[in-house]
Amino acid sequence: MPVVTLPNGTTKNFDGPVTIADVAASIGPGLAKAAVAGVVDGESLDMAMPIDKDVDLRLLTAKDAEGIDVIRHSFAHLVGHAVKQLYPEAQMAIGPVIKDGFYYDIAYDKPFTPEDLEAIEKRMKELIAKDYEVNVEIVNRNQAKQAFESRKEPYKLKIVEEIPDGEMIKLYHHEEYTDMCRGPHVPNTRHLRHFKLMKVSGAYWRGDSNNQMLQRIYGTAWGTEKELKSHLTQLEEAEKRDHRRLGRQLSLFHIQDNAPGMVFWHPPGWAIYQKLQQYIRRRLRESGYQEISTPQIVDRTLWEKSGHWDKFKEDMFTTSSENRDYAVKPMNCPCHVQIFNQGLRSYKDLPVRLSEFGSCHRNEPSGTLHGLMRVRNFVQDDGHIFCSEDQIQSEVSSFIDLVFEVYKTLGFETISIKLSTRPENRVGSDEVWDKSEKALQDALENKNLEWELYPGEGAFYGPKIEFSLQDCLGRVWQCGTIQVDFSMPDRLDASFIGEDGARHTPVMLHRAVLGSFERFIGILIENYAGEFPFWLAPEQIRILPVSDDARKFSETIQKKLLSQGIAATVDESGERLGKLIRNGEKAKIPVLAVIGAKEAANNTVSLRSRKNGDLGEISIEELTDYCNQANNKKSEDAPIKAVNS
RNA sequence: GCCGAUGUAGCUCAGCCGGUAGAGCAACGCUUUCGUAAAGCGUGGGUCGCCUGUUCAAGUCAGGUCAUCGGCUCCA
Repeated sequence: MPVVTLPNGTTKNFDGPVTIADVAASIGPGLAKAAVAGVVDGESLDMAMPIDKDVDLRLLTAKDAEGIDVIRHSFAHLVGHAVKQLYPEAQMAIGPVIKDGFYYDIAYDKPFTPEDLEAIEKRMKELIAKDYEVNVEIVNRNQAKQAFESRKEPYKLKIVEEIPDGEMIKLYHHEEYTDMCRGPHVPNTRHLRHFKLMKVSGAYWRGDSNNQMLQRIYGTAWGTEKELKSHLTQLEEAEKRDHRRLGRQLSLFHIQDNAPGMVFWHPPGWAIYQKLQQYIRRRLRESGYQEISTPQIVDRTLWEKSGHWDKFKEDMFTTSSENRDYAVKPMNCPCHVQIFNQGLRSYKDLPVRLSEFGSCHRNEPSGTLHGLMRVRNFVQDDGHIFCSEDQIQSEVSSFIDLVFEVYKTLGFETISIKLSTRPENRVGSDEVWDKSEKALQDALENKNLEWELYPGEGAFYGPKIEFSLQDCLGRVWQCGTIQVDFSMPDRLDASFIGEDGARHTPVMLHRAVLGSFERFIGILIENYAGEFPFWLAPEQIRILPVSDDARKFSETIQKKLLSQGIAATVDESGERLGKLIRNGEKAKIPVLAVIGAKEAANNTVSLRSRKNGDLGEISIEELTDYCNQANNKKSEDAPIKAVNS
C-alpha cells in the first residue's frame, strides 16, 4: 500500500505497486503528459520505474533544470539512434549532458563532415516525429555484455566491464537502437523537440591524449523553442563581441603568422594597455609594493636550480651564446628571489613586496593558442611577497581586498573563489601545510566570503586561492591568484635574519590580480563589446567639424583637451556630419563633439554620447572638468552628466 | 601536440567540370562646404598562405609545410 508524498505535502495512496507514470496520471493529465522523469527519495528515475513502498516523489518536466538535463541526455541517445541508422559501422562511446546541451563520442573511420551533421540532424527530426516510446530494461552484466557484443559496440563493452558490482545496469531501447545509461531518460521522443547539432570535433577516448581520438558531435537542446532561439542568439552576440573580431575592427592589435601567439599592439590597443597598467601600478604602489624589472633571458643554471628546467624545459624558449645556454623567462619568480637575495635581510624588513610587469614567454602547444586569451608571450601583473609564516594571513587578506577593488573598478561584480589544498606529491612538512592552509582559509572566512574547496588541487609547493570573475554574458574567467610557496625560497637560497639572530627561510607568496594583460584585455574587450568606459577608451572624444570653417576652432579645442590628458582627436576627413557621426559610432568612441559656427561663436561644443545620442551644448570648461573627473574616478560616461545636470 | 575545417584586394566574401581573378565596404581623385548613423561621379589595388608535383595550362587537382578557426589534451 504505497503512500506517495508530493513536494507540496499532499499524499497519494495506492492499493498496490504503481509506476511513476501512474502517479503522474493520478495527479492530472497535463502533468502526466509533461513529466519526463521522477525524483524518488532523492534519486532520479525513469517514468516506468515502480514504486512499491512509501516515498517522496517530485516529478521533473521541461521546466526544471533537472528535467532539461534528462531531455538533453535523451537527445544524446537520439544521436546514437540516427548515427547507427546512417552509419551502421560507427561505434558509440559515451554521450553525456554538458552545459546547454550534450555530446556523443563516436568511433568511425571517416570524418563526419558538416553535410553528415545535417543528415544526422535531419534523421533525428524524422525519428522524433514518430513519437516513439523509449523502453528501459534492467539487465545483469552478462545480458548487457551480450547486447553490446551482438551490436558490435566495443566501447560500450569496456564501460559495462567497469560498472561496479551491485549497480543497476539499464538498457534503453529506442526502436532498433539500444544504449546503456544510468538514466533517467524521457519515456517518449515527443519530449525531444528543440535542439540543434552544433559542431563535430575530435576528443580522446576517456580524455587521455594517449588514447584513440574519437569524433565528438556537439548539440544544444532546450525545453522550449524560445529558449533554443535565445541560446542561439546569445551565441551570435558572443561572436559579435569576439575580441579577435573587435581587435581587427577597432585596430587594437594583430597577430601574424611569423610570430604565432605573440601580439602586435596597435596604437589604440596599446593606449588601453597603458591605462590599465598605470592604474594597476598605482594601486600596487599604494599597497606597499616596490616595482622592479628583471632580465628576459637567464642562464640555464638558474632554471635548473629553481626546478623549472627539469619540469618545463620543453615549454621554454632557449637560446645560446659563447657556449652558454639560456632560457627566455617563462615566469618572474626566480629573478625576484635574486633581488631579494641582494644584501642581508632582517625580519624587520619583512614583508618585502616586489612587483614586476614581467614579460614571459612559454612555448605553448600550437593547438592551444587563441587570440589574446592564450598566447606565448604575455605580461603578468606579477608580484612576490617574501614574508614570515605568521604574516601569510594578513598578506593574503589585504591581497583579497585588492583583487575585489580592482575587479569592481574594471566592471566585474561577480567573483568566485577557489581554495586548493595539499596534493599527494608535495614538498614541506605537514605542520607548515596545516598552518598555511589555515592562514588562507582564515583570511577568506574573516571576510565572510563564499569559496569552494578543492582538496588536493594545490601546487606541489603550497596551497593557493584562485579568483574568477563573471562577464556580462555569464562566462567565467579565472584571473587572479595567490599561492603560498615553501619550496623556491629554499632552493634559491633566500634567507633573512630572525629575532633570534639565526638565518631563516622566508615564505614566498606568488600573486597576480589580472593574470596576464593580454588575456585580461581580451576579457575586457568582450565584456564591454569594444565600448570601453570613458577612462579606458583609447580615443575618448572625437571632434567633428561640421564644415571646413570649423576646423580651426576644432583644433583649438583638441589642444586644450590634450593638454589636460584627455585623448581627443579631430576628424579631418571632410565628410558630411552624418558620415562623421556614423564613423564615430562605428569606432565606439564614448563622446563625439560637434563643432560648427554656432559652437565657435558660443565657445561651446555639442556633445553626442555613444549611448544616449545628441545631448546638446556644453561649455569647454565644464567639458574638461567632467572629463578629468571621469578619468580620475574611472567612471563610465561622465560628460553625459555634465549636460544633463 | 592530436582530430577536423579553413587560408583569394585593407576588411567581409564570391569564383562551377582546370583555360592566367570579381562584388560590397574601405582607400585615392574630382565635384559638393554640408548640423546628429552612409552626398555624387570616377580611379587604383591581388605572386589566390608558402614549397613541390601532375598537366599544353593550376586560385581550382595531388603531396608537403606554415598559420588560423572549432574542439580534445595541456596551461608551472
